[in-house]
Amino acid sequence: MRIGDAAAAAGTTPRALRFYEQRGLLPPPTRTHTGQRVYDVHDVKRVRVIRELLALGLTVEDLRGCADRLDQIGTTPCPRSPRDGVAARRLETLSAEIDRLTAVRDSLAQRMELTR
Amino acid sequence: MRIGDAAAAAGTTPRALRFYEQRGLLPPPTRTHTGQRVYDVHDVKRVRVIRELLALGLTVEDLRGCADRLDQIGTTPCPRSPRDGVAARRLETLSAEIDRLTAVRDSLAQRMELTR
DNA sequence: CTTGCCCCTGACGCGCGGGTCAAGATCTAG
DNA sequence: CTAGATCTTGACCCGCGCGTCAGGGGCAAG
Repeated sequence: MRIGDAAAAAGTTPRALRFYEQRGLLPPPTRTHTGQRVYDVHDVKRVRVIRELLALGLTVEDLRGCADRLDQIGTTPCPRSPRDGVAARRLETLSAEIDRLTAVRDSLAQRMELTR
Repeated sequence: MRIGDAAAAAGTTPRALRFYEQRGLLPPPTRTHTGQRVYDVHDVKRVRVIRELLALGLTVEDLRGCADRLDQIGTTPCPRSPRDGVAARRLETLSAEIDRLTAVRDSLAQRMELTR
């Protein structure tokens, strides 16, 4: 399948696929003799995994660090970088951000109460 | 006082003060005959209020909408736009964002558990 | 053959709150 | 009087995950 269909099958756009390839998240796909990219089901699955991990807040940079393991991840695990857990660090920054936003929300709410 | 001192007194930089002025959050200050901006304590207070509200997640655009009331805000209230509460809307998006991040965190945590 | 959609690469745009550099004028301490 | 800090305006830069042209070629149908 060509890039448009592959992108649609993975729930994204051709532009995103080229972008992932350029950033090293997708291996350079095979090409037709005229230079058009050709993908298979396997690639589409990989893109799905990428999108899922991005939606969890990991960055493209994070994923490039474990690009070689992206296929094995499939349904269950989380990405681990050579020495440490990328996902673990993301979990920490997530918690920190939640705490910060909660504090901000509370102080804003308090301000609003004062005006009543 | 000139811009450098005013900025320091408000806990920010000259660049930020010019930026707020350009975006309509600060009134054009008086100038010396050579064109240098001159601020007083009143202005510094206003900048403090601006910074506080920005830290609460309101945007420069939000504040421009109630620029005329920024001085009266001082210590207690929250900004209200002509028809509706800017702060109230920010409170909603804050809550939504907190919920979203919490969901993301939980699903990431769940993934990590599966790998053990 | 032509129409019309798809694909290619490369480059710029976005939002947002300023940071940073440039080139010059001005202020102030010694 | 001079050096050095501070001021002026204007313009470009940042991150980040793509969107959106621009200018060109491919591909199946009528």
